[in-house]
Amino acid sequence: MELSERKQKILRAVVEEYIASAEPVGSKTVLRRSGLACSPATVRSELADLDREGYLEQPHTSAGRVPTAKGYRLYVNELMRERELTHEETEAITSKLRGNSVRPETLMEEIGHMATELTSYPALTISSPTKATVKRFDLIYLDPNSFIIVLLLSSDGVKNKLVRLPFSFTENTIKRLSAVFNSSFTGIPEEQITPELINSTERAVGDTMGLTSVIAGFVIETLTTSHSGGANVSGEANLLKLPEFKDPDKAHKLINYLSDSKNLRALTGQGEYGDVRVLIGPENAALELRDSSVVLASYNAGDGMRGLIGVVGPTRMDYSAVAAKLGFIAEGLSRLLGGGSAPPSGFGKLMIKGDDRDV
Amino acid sequence: MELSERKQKILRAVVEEYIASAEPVGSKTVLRRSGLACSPATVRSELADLDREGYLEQPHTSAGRVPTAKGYRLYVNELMRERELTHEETEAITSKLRGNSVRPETLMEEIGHMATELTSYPALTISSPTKATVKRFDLIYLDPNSFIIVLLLSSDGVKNKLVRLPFSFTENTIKRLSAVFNSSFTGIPEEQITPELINSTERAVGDTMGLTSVIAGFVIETLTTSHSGGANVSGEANLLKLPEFKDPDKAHKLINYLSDSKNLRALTGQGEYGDVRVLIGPENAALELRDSSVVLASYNAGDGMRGLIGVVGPTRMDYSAVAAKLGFIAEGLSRLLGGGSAPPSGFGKLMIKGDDRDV
DNA sequence: TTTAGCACTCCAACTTTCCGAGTGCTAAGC
DNA sequence: GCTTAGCACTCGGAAAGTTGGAGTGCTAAA
Repeated sequence: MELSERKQKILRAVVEEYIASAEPVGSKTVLRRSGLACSPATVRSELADLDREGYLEQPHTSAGRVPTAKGYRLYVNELMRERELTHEETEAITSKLRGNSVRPETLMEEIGHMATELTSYPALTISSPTKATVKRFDLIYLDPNSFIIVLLLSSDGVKNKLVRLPFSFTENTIKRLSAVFNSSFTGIPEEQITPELINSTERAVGDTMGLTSVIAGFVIETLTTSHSGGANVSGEANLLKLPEFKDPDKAHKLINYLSDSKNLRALTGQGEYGDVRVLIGPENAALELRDSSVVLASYNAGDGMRGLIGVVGPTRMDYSAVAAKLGFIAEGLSRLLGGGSAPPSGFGKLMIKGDDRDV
Repeated sequence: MELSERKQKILRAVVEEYIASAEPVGSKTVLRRSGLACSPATVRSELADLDREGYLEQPHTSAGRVPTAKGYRLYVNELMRERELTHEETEAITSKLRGNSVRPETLMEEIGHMATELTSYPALTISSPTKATVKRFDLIYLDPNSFIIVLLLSSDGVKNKLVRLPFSFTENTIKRLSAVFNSSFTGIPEEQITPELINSTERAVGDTMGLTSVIAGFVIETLTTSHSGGANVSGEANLLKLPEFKDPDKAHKLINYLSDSKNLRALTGQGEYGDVRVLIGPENAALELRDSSVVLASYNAGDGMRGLIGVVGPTRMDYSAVAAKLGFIAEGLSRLLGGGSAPPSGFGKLMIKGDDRDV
C-alpha cells in the first residue's frame, strides 16, 4: 500500500527530527519541519494513521511520535534524500587513503578509525576469508641452526617466519628443501596439504630431522589463519555519548558483543561490493543488536576477496550521511586494493540495500 | 610518623572493605572485619585520627570513611598482604603462554585479553621502542617486474614487502642489489642510512632505475616503525560495570584517553623488569587518570627491550590480586621472550614500587 | 584510655505535587 | 468529505516534601 505524499512528508519529517533530537516528535514540530500548509490537527490525524499502520509509535499516550523499525525502513528505502559529501569530507577520505603507504597490517585499523571519526559511531572492519594458496616458496639460510621461511600468497601477501632449531643443518639441505617445497606446495589449497603429502616430501628430500613437518606446519598455519578473515572495532566509547546508551549496562552489553570478532564476522553477508547494506534494529539476527542499527559497505579487496566496513549505532542514526560516507570509503578502498578490476556499474551511486528477510 | 598497630589494622580493614563494597565504611563494619577487641566508639576515635592525618576521608559528615590516595599508598606499601595466586590462576596463565605458538603480531593482544579476563579491568600492553638494525638482508626475485624484500632484524623479527614496479629488471640485478645491501645496510641504525649512503650504493650497483631508493625507503620505514613500540588496550567495557563509572561521561573520557596509543606510551617509565609499579589516583601525571589507578608490570622482551603489561581501574582496586596476577604474567612473558638472560634476583617475589614523585 | 549513651547530621529512597507538552475527540466550516 | 478550532484529558518528569536509618562526635562515667 502506498502512502499519500503528505504522509510521506510527515513520516520523513518525524524520522529526521527524531534523528536530530532523540525526542518524540509532536505535531507542531512536524509542521515546522515539513513546511506543510495545514494545521496541527490535520497532522495529528495523519500521525494517528501512520501510528496505526505501524510506521510510528508513541512511548506513551500524550507523547510525540517515534519511528518504528518499519518506519525507518521505509525512510531508508524511499524517503531518504541522498546526502552529498562535502568537499572537505571527500578530501579527508581520499587523502587518507592516498597518504597511507598501505601497510596491510594496520590499514584496516586506520580505516576503521577514520570511519569512527567521520560518523562518530563505533566502526568495524571485516576482511572476508580467503582461499589463499602459496604462490611462491623460499627458504633463506641464516646459520646452521636457523633459517627464514618466506611465503608469497596468491593474494600477494607475504608471510614469513624465523625458524631456529636445536640441531644443525647445512645450507644445501635448506636449498633442497626450498626447491622441493616450491614445486610441491605451491598453488594448492590448505586442505590438500595432507600428512601423505608431507611424508612423501620428507622422503623426497631425504629429511630425517623433521624439518619438513616444521615448514609444512607453518604453511598450514598461514593458510588457515589468512583463511579466517580479520575483524576489528574502534570507537566503541562513542556510544556512551548517545542518550540511548545512558544506561551503562546497555552500552556494556553492546560493546562486549562487538569486541568478539566472531560476532563481527557473523555480519558478513552476501552482496556485491559497492553495496551499502542497512540493518535496522530487529532486522539484525543477533539479539544484542536488536535495538541498534548497522550500516555496512562492502569493498573489493582484490583477488575476488570482499571486505566490509561498517558502523553500529542506535536505530536513530543519520542513515543518509553514514551510508554516503561508508560508501565513499568503500569505493576508495576498492580502488586502492581491488587493483585493475573495474567496479560494478553504478559504483559510487550508492545502492542502498536492505535486508531481505521478513521483519 | 609511624601509625600504631591498631591504626594500621583499622586502616587496612577500611581499605579492604571499601575495595570489596565500594561503600563508605563505618566503625561497626571495621570492627567486624578487623576482629579488634574494642568498642565501636574506640574505633570511631581512631577513625577520626586517621581522617585528620589524611589517610581517610568522609564523603560527608555522618557517613563512613573512604580511603584517600595517601591511605591507599600506605596500604599498598606496607599493609597489603601478598596475594597468593591459586593453582587454577597460575595454570591458566602458564598454559596460555605455553599454548600460544608465539605469533608475535597477536601475542600481546592475547596477553592483554588474558589480563582483562583475570582482573576484570581494562588491560593495556606496551612494547618498548627498540633501536633495531638489519641483521640480514635478502631480495627474492619473482618476475621481471617484482621482487620481495626480506629483512631480518636484530630483534629477530622478520619484515618483508612485495615490490611491484612498472618497469622491468633482471634476476641478476636483483641478486647484485641483494648482495650490496646485505653488506652495506646491515648492522647500522636508522640514522646512519643517509642520502649519501643511498647514493653511493646506487652508484656501486650501477642502478639507474631507482631500485636502490625504493629498497632503502623500505628499510628506513621498517626501522622507524619498529622503533616506536606498539601499544594496545582491551576490555575497556569492563569499566562500565563499576559503580565509579556509572556516569557514562566519566567512562567515556577515560576510555577515549586509553584508546590513543600516544597516551599509553606515556606510561612507560624507568624500572627494571620484574617490577610492579602502582600509580594511585593523583599520582598519575595525566589528568584523565587522576581518579583512577594504574598497575604496571614490566617484562623482559628480549634483546634488552622492556615491555609493560598493566591494568587501569578505580582507585578502589584490588591491588594485591592485580599486582600478583600481572607480576606472574610478566614473569612468564619474560621467560617466553627474554630468552636466555636470567631474571633479576627476586623476580617473582613481586617488588611493588610506587611512584617517586611527591604527591 | 575505653566505653556507653545520646543528640545530631545527612543522604537516599520514597511520596506527593505540579506543570506542560501533546494527544484524541467533537463540532463547526469550507 | 476533508480540514480546523476548541477543549478535556493523559502522562511523564521535574521539583519539593517526607521519612528512616546509618553513622558521627561529644560527654561523662568506668
